Amino acid sequence: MDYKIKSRIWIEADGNILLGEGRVSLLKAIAETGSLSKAAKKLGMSYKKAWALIDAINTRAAKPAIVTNIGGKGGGGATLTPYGATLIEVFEKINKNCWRFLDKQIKKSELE
Amino acid sequence: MDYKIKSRIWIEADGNILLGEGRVSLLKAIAETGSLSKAAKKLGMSYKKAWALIDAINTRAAKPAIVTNIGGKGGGGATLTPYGATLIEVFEKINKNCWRFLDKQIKKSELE
DNA sequence: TAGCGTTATATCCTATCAAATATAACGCTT
DNA sequence: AAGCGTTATATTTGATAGGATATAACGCTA
Repeated sequence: MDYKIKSRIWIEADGNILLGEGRVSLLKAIAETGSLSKAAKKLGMSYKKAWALIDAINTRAAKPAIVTNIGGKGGGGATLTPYGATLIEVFEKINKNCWRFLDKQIKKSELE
Repeated sequence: MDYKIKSRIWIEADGNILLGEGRVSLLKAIAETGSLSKAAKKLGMSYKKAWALIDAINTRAAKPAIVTNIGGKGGGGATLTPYGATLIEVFEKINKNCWRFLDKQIKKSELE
């Protein structure tokens, strides 16, 4: 039998979810498109959900990860802050390290 | 800000979930009670869900983890196999190791 | 000042998952 | 042979999360 081990990690602040894989994807899509609505469409996600996620991230993080603007050039938009970029970087690094670690663990276990 | 990192791991066989935290809890409850229905009640889970989980585990694992009996002494029952005990042991060990690993990682990251 | 594309927000609607319920089948016990 | 408590299974019901839709507010642009 060929067993594989999978994982999901997330960061919590005060017992509330701050950042997981889905939220990181959203942050990256916003960084690429400069817009919350375009990022949502790109990911096949409703605007409502995307907005709720960003709101949760911003209210729970030590500093905002996304800055939004209503009106103005192009109608407005959303941009990733340097702090948001740091969050992405840290999350993805730890996530990859976790995968490697677990692969070693399952091999060491010698399950049949 | 006090960030914590959380994780869930699970084992897959042929792309299907074989074992996760909830299923391990169920296996342990069956080992303690000797009965699928009692284990379900103990965990506040419906019998239907418990049965479906055990069925999924048994059909996907290399060998059965639980043996069930209809009728007979006490009406029947369910018992954990030695292979099932091994699965629990391996899962819980890797899970604990994963927690320790991630704690180190988040401290090393020095997120603020 | 009118128009635009965006964020922000409320309301309604629907699809999906799980709980609840009912019932059959089974084999030891007495 | 009747009874018991269990596994196994189908069907109905209910709750909840998310999608769809509509609309207001906003500030630059032209």
